[in-house]
Amino acid sequence: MIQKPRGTFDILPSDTPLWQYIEKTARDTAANFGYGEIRTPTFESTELFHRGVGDTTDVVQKEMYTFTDRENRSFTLRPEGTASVARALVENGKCSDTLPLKLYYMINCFRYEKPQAGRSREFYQFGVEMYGAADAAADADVIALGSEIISKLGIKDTTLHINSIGCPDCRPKFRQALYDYFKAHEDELCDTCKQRLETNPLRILDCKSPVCSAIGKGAPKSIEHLCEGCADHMTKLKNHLDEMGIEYVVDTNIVRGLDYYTRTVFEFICTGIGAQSTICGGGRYDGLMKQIGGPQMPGIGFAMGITRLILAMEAYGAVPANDHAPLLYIAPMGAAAQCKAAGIVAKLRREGVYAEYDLVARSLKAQMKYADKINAKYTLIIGDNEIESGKAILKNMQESSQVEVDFTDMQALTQAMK
RNA sequence: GUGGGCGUAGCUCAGUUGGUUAGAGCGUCAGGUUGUGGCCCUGAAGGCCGUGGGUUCGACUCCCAUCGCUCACCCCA
Repeated sequence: MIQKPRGTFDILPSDTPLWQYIEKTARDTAANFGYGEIRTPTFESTELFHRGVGDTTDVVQKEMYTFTDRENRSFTLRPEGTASVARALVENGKCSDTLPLKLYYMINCFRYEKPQAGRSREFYQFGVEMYGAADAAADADVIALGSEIISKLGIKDTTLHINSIGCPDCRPKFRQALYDYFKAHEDELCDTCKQRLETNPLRILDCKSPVCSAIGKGAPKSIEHLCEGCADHMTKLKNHLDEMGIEYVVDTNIVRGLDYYTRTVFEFICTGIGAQSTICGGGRYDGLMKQIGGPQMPGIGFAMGITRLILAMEAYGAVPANDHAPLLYIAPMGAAAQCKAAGIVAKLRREGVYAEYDLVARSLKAQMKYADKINAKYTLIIGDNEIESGKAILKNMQESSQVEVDFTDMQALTQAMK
Protein backbone atom coordinates (compact mmCIF):
# COMPACT_ATOMS: atom_id res chain seq x y z
CA MET A 1 0.00 0.00 0.00
CA ILE A 2 1.48 3.29 -1.09
CA GLN A 3 0.40 6.04 1.26
CA LYS A 4 -0.05 9.71 0.60
CA PRO A 5 2.82 11.96 1.67
CA ARG A 6 2.80 13.03 5.27
CA GLY A 7 0.92 16.22 5.95
CA THR A 8 -1.32 15.92 2.90
CA PHE A 9 -4.94 14.85 2.85
CA ASP A 10 -7.60 13.62 0.49
CA ILE A 11 -10.79 15.60 0.21
CA LEU A 12 -13.60 13.12 -0.35
CA PRO A 13 -17.03 13.61 -1.95
CA SER A 14 -18.55 13.86 1.52
CA ASP A 15 -16.36 16.90 2.20
CA THR A 16 -16.16 18.71 -1.12
CA PRO A 17 -19.56 20.41 -0.84
CA LEU A 18 -18.29 22.30 2.20
CA TRP A 19 -15.10 23.30 0.41
CA GLN A 20 -17.10 24.48 -2.55
CA TYR A 21 -19.39 26.46 -0.28
CA ILE A 22 -16.47 28.22 1.40
CA GLU A 23 -14.78 28.89 -1.92
CA LYS A 24 -17.93 30.32 -3.41
CA THR A 25 -18.60 32.50 -0.39
CA ALA A 26 -15.06 33.89 -0.50
CA ARG A 27 -15.10 34.45 -4.27
CA ASP A 28 -18.50 36.11 -4.33
CA THR A 29 -17.65 38.39 -1.43
CA ALA A 30 -14.32 39.40 -2.94
CA ALA A 31 -16.04 40.11 -6.23
CA ASN A 32 -18.42 42.48 -4.43
CA PHE A 33 -15.40 44.33 -3.08
CA GLY A 34 -14.06 44.70 -6.61
CA TYR A 35 -11.44 41.99 -6.65
CA GLY A 36 -10.62 39.88 -9.70
CA GLU A 37 -9.18 36.40 -9.56
CA ILE A 38 -5.55 35.73 -10.42
CA ARG A 39 -3.97 32.33 -10.94
CA THR A 40 -0.24 31.86 -10.84
CA PRO A 41 2.05 28.82 -11.20
CA THR A 42 2.26 26.25 -8.42
CA PHE A 43 6.03 26.56 -8.44
CA GLU A 44 8.29 29.54 -8.96
CA SER A 45 11.98 30.28 -9.13
CA THR A 46 13.37 29.74 -5.66
CA GLU A 47 14.90 33.19 -5.79
CA LEU A 48 11.46 34.79 -5.78
CA PHE A 49 10.73 33.55 -2.28
CA HIS A 50 14.19 34.38 -1.00
CA ARG A 51 13.70 37.97 -2.06
CA GLY A 52 9.98 38.25 -1.49
CA VAL A 53 9.34 36.33 1.70
CA GLY A 54 12.77 37.00 3.19
CA ASP A 55 15.98 35.05 3.63
CA THR A 56 15.84 35.07 7.39
CA THR A 57 12.33 33.71 7.80
CA ASP A 58 11.63 30.18 8.99
CA VAL A 59 9.51 29.63 5.93
CA VAL A 60 12.43 30.21 3.58
CA GLN A 61 15.16 28.78 5.77
CA LYS A 62 13.65 25.44 6.64
CA GLU A 63 10.18 24.93 5.29
CA MET A 64 10.36 25.12 1.52
CA TYR A 65 9.93 22.28 -0.95
CA THR A 66 12.78 23.15 -3.26
CA PHE A 67 13.97 21.04 -6.17
CA THR A 68 16.04 21.35 -9.31
CA ASP A 69 14.70 20.50 -12.73
CA ARG A 70 16.50 18.69 -15.56
CA GLU A 71 18.35 21.85 -16.50
CA ASN A 72 19.52 22.22 -12.91
CA ARG A 73 17.44 25.33 -12.25
CA SER A 74 16.14 25.73 -8.72
CA PHE A 75 12.38 25.90 -8.24
CA THR A 76 10.18 25.89 -5.16
CA LEU A 77 6.60 24.84 -4.53
CA ARG A 78 4.93 28.06 -3.39
CA PRO A 79 4.89 28.37 0.41
CA GLU A 80 2.49 31.34 0.19
CA GLY A 81 0.74 33.43 -2.42
CA THR A 82 1.81 37.03 -2.03
CA ALA A 83 5.22 36.85 -3.71
CA SER A 84 3.81 35.13 -6.79
CA VAL A 85 1.08 37.70 -7.24
CA ALA A 86 3.53 40.57 -6.96
CA ARG A 87 5.78 38.88 -9.51
CA ALA A 88 2.88 38.28 -11.89
CA LEU A 89 1.75 41.89 -11.71
CA VAL A 90 5.23 43.16 -12.49
CA GLU A 91 5.88 40.60 -15.20
CA ASN A 92 2.60 41.33 -16.95
CA GLY A 93 2.95 45.10 -16.77
CA LYS A 94 -0.12 45.44 -14.58
CA CYS A 95 1.52 48.06 -12.38
CA SER A 96 0.66 50.59 -15.07
CA ASP A 97 -3.04 49.79 -14.85
CA THR A 98 -5.57 51.90 -13.01
CA LEU A 99 -4.91 51.81 -9.30
CA PRO A 100 -5.60 50.26 -6.95
CA LEU A 101 -5.03 46.75 -8.26
CA LYS A 102 -7.24 44.28 -6.45
CA LEU A 103 -6.67 40.56 -6.82
CA TYR A 104 -7.80 37.42 -5.05
CA TYR A 105 -6.54 33.88 -5.31
CA MET A 106 -7.52 30.39 -4.21
CA ILE A 107 -4.43 28.22 -4.02
CA ASN A 108 -2.67 25.29 -2.47
CA CYS A 109 0.62 26.02 -0.70
CA PHE A 110 3.43 23.81 0.55
CA ARG A 111 5.54 24.03 3.66
CA TYR A 112 7.69 21.33 5.20
CA GLU A 113 6.36 21.49 8.75
CA LYS A 114 5.34 18.95 11.33
CA PRO A 115 1.59 18.51 10.96
CA GLN A 116 -0.86 19.24 13.76
CA ALA A 117 -4.40 20.53 14.10
CA GLY A 118 -4.85 23.29 11.54
CA ARG A 119 -1.44 22.78 10.00
CA SER A 120 -0.43 20.53 7.11
CA ARG A 121 2.32 20.35 4.51
CA GLU A 122 0.01 21.02 1.63
CA PHE A 123 -2.60 23.52 2.69
CA TYR A 124 -5.16 25.68 0.97
CA GLN A 125 -5.66 29.36 1.28
CA PHE A 126 -7.82 32.10 -0.05
CA GLY A 127 -6.03 35.42 -0.20
CA VAL A 128 -6.39 38.95 -1.47
CA GLU A 129 -3.87 41.58 -2.50
CA MET A 130 -4.37 45.29 -3.03
CA TYR A 131 -1.59 47.32 -4.64
CA GLY A 132 -1.17 51.02 -5.18
CA ALA A 133 -3.09 52.26 -2.15
CA ALA A 134 -0.84 53.56 0.61
CA ASP A 135 -3.67 55.08 2.60
CA ALA A 136 -4.93 53.48 5.80
CA ALA A 137 -8.38 53.43 4.24
CA ALA A 138 -7.11 50.57 2.11
CA ASP A 139 -6.06 48.67 5.22
CA ALA A 140 -9.52 49.05 6.65
CA ASP A 141 -11.14 48.04 3.38
CA VAL A 142 -9.09 44.85 3.16
CA ILE A 143 -9.82 43.99 6.77
CA ALA A 144 -13.50 44.60 6.15
CA LEU A 145 -13.42 42.01 3.37
CA GLY A 146 -11.87 39.42 5.65
CA SER A 147 -14.36 40.21 8.35
CA GLU A 148 -17.25 39.92 5.93
CA ILE A 149 -16.22 36.47 4.71
CA ILE A 150 -15.75 35.14 8.23
CA SER A 151 -19.11 36.52 9.21
CA LYS A 152 -20.88 35.05 6.17
CA LEU A 153 -19.44 31.63 6.97
CA GLY A 154 -21.09 31.77 10.38
CA ILE A 155 -17.84 31.60 12.37
CA LYS A 156 -18.25 32.89 15.92
CA ASP A 157 -15.89 33.77 18.76
CA THR A 158 -13.45 35.44 16.44
CA THR A 159 -11.55 38.55 17.39
CA LEU A 160 -9.72 40.92 15.11
CA HIS A 161 -6.28 41.77 16.49
CA ILE A 162 -4.43 44.68 14.93
CA ASN A 163 -1.01 46.12 15.46
CA SER A 164 1.58 48.25 13.73
CA ILE A 165 5.12 47.00 13.44
CA GLY A 166 6.33 50.25 11.98
CA CYS A 167 8.31 50.96 8.87
CA PRO A 168 12.00 50.65 7.95
CA ASP A 169 12.52 54.02 9.66
CA CYS A 170 11.08 53.33 13.07
CA ARG A 171 11.19 49.56 13.39
CA PRO A 172 14.94 49.25 14.02
CA LYS A 173 14.64 51.76 16.83
CA PHE A 174 11.86 49.79 18.44
CA ARG A 175 13.74 46.56 18.02
CA GLN A 176 16.74 48.10 19.72
CA ALA A 177 14.60 49.38 22.58
CA LEU A 178 13.10 45.93 23.01
CA TYR A 179 16.53 44.33 22.92
CA ASP A 180 17.86 46.71 25.54
CA TYR A 181 14.90 46.06 27.79
CA PHE A 182 15.11 42.27 27.66
CA LYS A 183 18.88 42.29 27.79
CA ALA A 184 18.57 43.83 31.24
CA HIS A 185 16.38 40.89 32.28
CA GLU A 186 18.34 38.25 30.38
CA ASP A 187 19.07 36.06 33.40
CA GLU A 188 15.38 35.70 34.22
CA LEU A 189 14.27 34.66 30.74
CA CYS A 190 13.58 31.03 29.82
CA ASP A 191 16.14 29.22 27.69
CA THR A 192 14.27 29.64 24.42
CA CYS A 193 13.80 33.33 25.08
CA LYS A 194 17.50 33.76 25.71
CA GLN A 195 17.97 32.61 22.13
CA ARG A 196 15.09 34.73 20.90
CA LEU A 197 16.81 37.74 22.39
CA GLU A 198 19.47 37.50 19.72
CA THR A 199 17.42 36.09 16.84
CA ASN A 200 14.08 37.86 17.19
CA PRO A 201 13.38 39.74 20.44
CA LEU A 202 9.85 40.49 19.18
CA ARG A 203 8.89 36.89 19.76
CA ILE A 204 9.65 37.02 23.47
CA LEU A 205 6.38 38.90 23.74
CA ASP A 206 4.57 35.68 22.74
CA CYS A 207 6.24 33.44 25.31
CA LYS A 208 3.81 31.40 27.42
CA SER A 209 6.24 31.14 30.33
CA PRO A 210 4.80 33.07 33.30
CA VAL A 211 8.12 34.70 34.01
CA CYS A 212 8.74 35.83 30.45
CA SER A 213 5.21 37.10 29.93
CA ALA A 214 5.43 38.99 33.22
CA ILE A 215 8.64 40.63 32.09
CA GLY A 216 7.03 41.21 28.69
CA LYS A 217 4.26 43.27 30.26
CA GLY A 218 6.74 45.99 31.07
CA ALA A 219 8.44 45.86 27.69
CA PRO A 220 8.34 48.74 25.24
CA LYS A 221 5.35 48.62 22.89
CA SER A 222 5.82 48.88 19.16
CA ILE A 223 3.02 51.39 18.83
CA GLU A 224 4.79 53.66 21.31
CA HIS A 225 7.85 53.76 19.11
CA LEU A 226 6.20 54.51 15.80
CA CYS A 227 7.36 57.41 13.72
CA GLU A 228 4.81 60.12 13.07
CA GLY A 229 3.75 58.70 9.71
CA CYS A 230 3.19 55.21 11.09
CA ALA A 231 1.34 56.52 14.11
CA ASP A 232 -1.01 58.59 11.95
CA HIS A 233 -1.58 55.58 9.74
CA MET A 234 -2.60 53.48 12.73
CA THR A 235 -4.94 56.18 14.00
CA LYS A 236 -6.65 56.50 10.65
CA LEU A 237 -7.07 52.74 10.40
CA LYS A 238 -8.78 52.65 13.77
CA ASN A 239 -11.06 55.52 12.82
CA HIS A 240 -12.12 53.74 9.68
CA LEU A 241 -12.73 50.46 11.45
CA ASP A 242 -14.80 52.26 14.07
CA GLU A 243 -16.87 53.94 11.40
CA MET A 244 -17.37 50.64 9.57
CA GLY A 245 -18.56 48.98 12.76
CA ILE A 246 -15.74 46.46 12.82
CA GLU A 247 -14.61 45.56 16.31
CA TYR A 248 -10.96 45.01 17.06
CA VAL A 249 -8.39 44.93 19.80
CA VAL A 250 -4.96 46.47 19.55
CA ASP A 251 -2.62 43.58 20.25
CA THR A 252 1.01 44.55 20.42
CA ASN A 253 1.95 40.88 20.41
CA ILE A 254 0.85 40.42 16.83
CA VAL A 255 4.10 40.06 14.97
CA ARG A 256 4.09 38.40 11.61
CA GLY A 257 6.86 36.04 10.63
CA LEU A 258 7.25 37.12 7.05
CA ASP A 259 9.80 39.84 6.36
CA TYR A 260 7.73 41.82 3.93
CA TYR A 261 5.27 43.26 6.42
CA THR A 262 5.33 46.97 7.27
CA ARG A 263 3.06 49.07 9.42
CA THR A 264 -0.31 47.35 9.76
CA VAL A 265 -0.46 43.68 10.69
CA PHE A 266 -3.61 41.88 11.73
CA GLU A 267 -5.04 38.48 12.56
CA PHE A 268 -8.52 37.15 12.99
CA ILE A 269 -8.16 34.74 15.89
CA CYS A 270 -10.77 32.11 16.60
CA THR A 271 -10.75 30.42 19.98
CA GLY A 272 -11.69 26.79 20.14
CA ILE A 273 -9.94 25.29 17.14
CA GLY A 274 -6.65 24.39 18.79
CA ALA A 275 -3.28 26.05 18.91
CA GLN A 276 -3.33 27.21 15.29
CA SER A 277 -6.04 29.72 15.94
CA THR A 278 -5.35 32.35 13.31
CA ILE A 279 -7.98 31.80 10.64
CA CYS A 280 -6.99 34.89 8.71
CA GLY A 281 -3.74 36.80 8.81
CA GLY A 282 -2.29 39.64 6.84
CA GLY A 283 -0.87 43.09 6.78
CA ARG A 284 0.75 45.80 4.76
CA TYR A 285 3.86 45.26 2.66
CA ASP A 286 4.93 48.52 1.12
CA GLY A 287 8.39 47.33 0.19
CA LEU A 288 7.61 43.98 -1.39
CA MET A 289 7.02 45.01 -4.98
CA LYS A 290 10.33 46.82 -5.16
CA GLN A 291 12.07 44.03 -3.33
CA ILE A 292 11.31 41.58 -6.12
CA GLY A 293 12.43 43.98 -8.83
CA GLY A 294 9.28 45.94 -9.59
CA PRO A 295 8.36 49.57 -9.06
CA GLN A 296 7.90 51.06 -5.61
CA MET A 297 4.27 50.32 -4.91
CA PRO A 298 2.49 49.90 -1.59
CA GLY A 299 0.53 46.73 -1.00
CA ILE A 300 -1.70 45.12 1.57
CA GLY A 301 -3.53 41.83 1.83
CA PHE A 302 -4.38 38.76 3.81
CA ALA A 303 -4.72 35.02 3.52
CA MET A 304 -7.11 32.66 5.21
CA GLY A 305 -6.49 28.96 5.68
CA ILE A 306 -9.41 26.97 4.33
CA THR A 307 -8.80 24.08 6.71
CA ARG A 308 -8.89 26.40 9.68
CA LEU A 309 -12.10 27.96 8.45
CA ILE A 310 -13.55 24.46 8.29
CA LEU A 311 -12.38 23.68 11.83
CA ALA A 312 -14.01 26.87 13.02
CA MET A 313 -17.24 26.20 11.15
CA GLU A 314 -17.40 22.71 12.60
CA ALA A 315 -16.73 24.05 16.09
CA TYR A 316 -19.65 26.43 15.84
CA GLY A 317 -22.10 24.25 13.95
CA ALA A 318 -21.93 26.45 10.90
CA VAL A 319 -21.54 23.66 8.36
CA PRO A 320 -24.52 23.76 5.99
CA ALA A 321 -26.46 20.53 5.49
CA ASN A 322 -25.90 18.70 2.25
CA ASP A 323 -29.32 18.40 0.64
CA HIS A 324 -28.22 17.16 -2.77
CA ALA A 325 -30.68 14.39 -3.52
CA PRO A 326 -32.24 13.00 -6.71
CA LEU A 327 -35.70 14.14 -7.70
CA LEU A 328 -36.34 10.76 -9.28
CA TYR A 329 -34.97 7.25 -9.00
CA ILE A 330 -36.20 4.78 -11.60
CA ALA A 331 -36.40 1.16 -10.52
CA PRO A 332 -36.46 -1.03 -13.62
CA MET A 333 -37.06 -4.77 -13.57
CA GLY A 334 -35.33 -6.53 -16.41
CA ALA A 335 -33.11 -5.45 -19.26
CA ALA A 336 -35.85 -3.93 -21.39
CA ALA A 337 -37.10 -1.79 -18.50
CA GLN A 338 -33.56 -0.72 -17.65
CA CYS A 339 -33.11 0.49 -21.23
CA LYS A 340 -36.35 2.44 -20.96
CA ALA A 341 -35.18 3.93 -17.68
CA ALA A 342 -31.94 5.02 -19.30
CA GLY A 343 -33.91 6.95 -21.91
CA ILE A 344 -36.11 8.72 -19.39
CA VAL A 345 -33.22 9.62 -17.11
CA ALA A 346 -31.25 10.97 -20.06
CA LYS A 347 -34.09 13.32 -20.96
CA LEU A 348 -34.52 14.52 -17.40
CA ARG A 349 -30.82 15.17 -17.00
CA ARG A 350 -30.81 17.25 -20.17
CA GLU A 351 -33.39 19.41 -18.43
CA GLY A 352 -31.07 19.81 -15.49
CA VAL A 353 -32.88 17.36 -13.24
CA TYR A 354 -30.90 15.10 -10.90
CA ALA A 355 -32.18 11.60 -11.71
CA GLU A 356 -30.83 8.08 -11.27
CA TYR A 357 -31.72 4.51 -12.14
CA ASP A 358 -30.42 1.04 -11.43
CA LEU A 359 -27.05 0.15 -12.91
CA VAL A 360 -26.20 -2.92 -10.87
CA ALA A 361 -29.24 -5.17 -11.43
CA ARG A 362 -30.58 -5.10 -7.90
CA SER A 363 -33.84 -6.72 -6.88
CA LEU A 364 -36.80 -4.39 -6.62
CA LYS A 365 -36.66 -4.47 -2.86
CA ALA A 366 -32.97 -3.65 -2.86
CA GLN A 367 -33.64 -0.84 -5.29
CA MET A 368 -36.22 0.66 -2.97
CA LYS A 369 -33.69 0.54 -0.16
CA TYR A 370 -31.16 2.21 -2.36
CA ALA A 371 -33.64 4.91 -3.39
CA ASP A 372 -34.31 5.54 0.27
CA LYS A 373 -30.64 5.74 1.07
CA ILE A 374 -29.85 8.30 -1.59
CA ASN A 375 -32.87 10.30 -0.48
CA ALA A 376 -34.71 10.19 -3.79
CA LYS A 377 -37.91 12.24 -3.66
CA TYR A 378 -39.74 10.01 -6.13
CA THR A 379 -39.35 6.47 -7.38
CA LEU A 380 -40.75 5.19 -10.66
CA ILE A 381 -41.17 1.43 -11.02
CA ILE A 382 -41.01 0.01 -14.52
CA GLY A 383 -41.46 -3.64 -15.54
CA ASP A 384 -42.64 -5.46 -18.66
CA ASN A 385 -46.30 -4.58 -18.02
CA GLU A 386 -45.47 -0.92 -17.78
CA ILE A 387 -43.49 -0.91 -21.00
CA GLU A 388 -46.52 -2.32 -22.74
CA SER A 389 -49.05 0.09 -21.23
CA GLY A 390 -46.76 3.12 -21.05
CA LYS A 391 -48.02 3.76 -17.56
CA ALA A 392 -46.18 3.16 -14.30
CA ILE A 393 -46.40 3.82 -10.60
CA LEU A 394 -44.69 6.94 -9.32
CA LYS A 395 -44.07 6.80 -5.61
CA ASN A 396 -43.56 9.82 -3.40
CA MET A 397 -40.97 8.53 -0.95
CA GLN A 398 -41.62 11.02 1.81
CA GLU A 399 -45.38 10.73 1.86
CA SER A 400 -45.34 7.10 0.78
CA SER A 401 -48.11 7.87 -1.70
CA GLN A 402 -48.40 6.49 -5.23
CA VAL A 403 -49.94 7.68 -8.47
CA GLU A 404 -50.04 6.21 -11.94
CA VAL A 405 -48.32 8.29 -14.61
CA ASP A 406 -47.76 8.08 -18.33
CA PHE A 407 -43.99 7.92 -18.34
CA THR A 408 -43.79 8.26 -22.12
CA ASP A 409 -45.03 11.82 -21.67
CA MET A 410 -42.14 13.75 -20.14
CA GLN A 411 -44.32 16.74 -19.36
CA ALA A 412 -46.80 14.60 -17.49
CA LEU A 413 -44.00 12.89 -15.58
CA THR A 414 -42.35 16.16 -14.62
CA GLN A 415 -45.71 17.63 -13.66
CA ALA A 416 -46.45 14.68 -11.38
CA MET A 417 -43.27 15.41 -9.43
CA LYS A 418 -44.06 19.05 -8.70
C1' G B 1 13.69 20.21 14.35
C1' U B 2 11.99 19.02 19.95
C1' G B 3 8.43 16.71 23.18
C1' G B 4 3.58 13.90 24.84
C1' G B 5 -0.41 10.36 23.43
C1' C B 6 -1.95 6.48 20.09
C1' G B 7 -1.63 2.36 16.20
C1' U B 8 -6.89 -4.52 16.56
C1' A B 9 -12.28 -5.34 10.35
C1' G B 10 -14.29 0.40 5.70
C1' C B 11 -15.66 3.45 10.59
C1' U B 12 -15.96 3.70 16.33
C1' C B 13 -13.92 0.50 19.69
C1' A B 14 -13.65 -4.27 23.19
C1' G B 15 -9.88 -8.07 24.00
C1' U B 16 -9.37 -10.22 31.26
C1' U B 17 -2.41 -11.25 35.50
C1' G B 18 1.03 -13.36 28.06
C1' G B 19 -2.53 -19.37 26.74
C1' U B 20 -4.92 -22.41 21.81
C1' U B 21 -10.46 -21.08 16.19
C1' A B 22 -9.33 -12.31 17.66
C1' G B 23 -15.00 -9.99 19.06
C1' A B 24 -19.13 -6.11 19.14
C1' G B 25 -21.81 -1.94 17.13
C1' C B 26 -22.25 0.87 12.68
C1' G B 27 -21.46 0.40 7.44
C1' U B 28 -21.45 -2.94 2.94
C1' C B 29 -23.75 -7.19 0.38
C1' A B 30 -27.59 -11.05 0.30
C1' G B 31 -32.12 -12.88 2.33
C1' G B 32 -36.96 -12.69 5.55
C1' U B 33 -41.83 -16.78 -0.68
C1' U B 34 -44.15 -14.76 -5.78
C1' G B 35 -43.28 -6.43 -8.27
C1' U B 36 -42.09 -1.68 -3.30
C1' G B 37 -37.92 1.74 1.07
C1' G B 38 -37.60 3.62 6.38
C1' C B 39 -38.31 -0.40 12.01
C1' C B 40 -37.12 -5.39 13.12
C1' C B 41 -34.81 -10.34 12.26
C1' U B 42 -31.18 -13.81 9.76
C1' G B 43 -26.78 -14.69 7.17
C1' A B 44 -22.25 -13.40 4.45
C1' A B 45 -17.97 -10.88 3.07
C1' G B 46 -14.09 -8.21 5.43
C1' G B 47 -8.27 -8.27 10.17
C1' C B 48 -0.28 -11.73 8.65
C1' C B 49 -3.86 -7.15 15.74
C1' G B 50 1.02 -0.78 11.57
C1' U B 51 6.05 -3.13 10.22
C1' G B 52 10.70 -5.62 11.73
C1' G B 53 13.40 -7.77 15.54
C1' G B 54 13.75 -9.71 20.74
C1' U B 55 12.06 -12.34 25.47
C1' U B 56 8.99 -16.97 26.05
C1' C B 57 6.94 -23.66 25.42
C1' G B 58 3.52 -19.85 23.68
C1' A B 59 2.90 -12.59 22.17
C1' C B 60 -2.78 -8.53 20.05
C1' U B 61 -0.91 -8.54 25.18
C1' C B 62 6.06 -7.65 27.60
C1' C B 63 10.93 -5.11 25.55
C1' C B 64 13.61 -2.51 21.45
C1' A B 65 13.60 -0.31 16.79
C1' U B 66 11.04 1.64 12.71
C1' C B 67 6.95 3.73 10.06
C1' G B 68 2.38 6.14 10.51
C1' C B 69 -1.49 9.03 12.99
C1' U B 70 -2.39 12.77 16.58
C1' C B 71 -1.66 16.96 20.05
C1' A B 72 1.70 20.67 21.64
C1' C B 73 6.37 23.65 21.16
C1' C B 74 8.22 26.43 17.12
C1' C B 75 6.27 28.93 13.04
C1' C B 76 2.22 30.44 10.43
C1' A B 77 -2.91 30.33 6.99
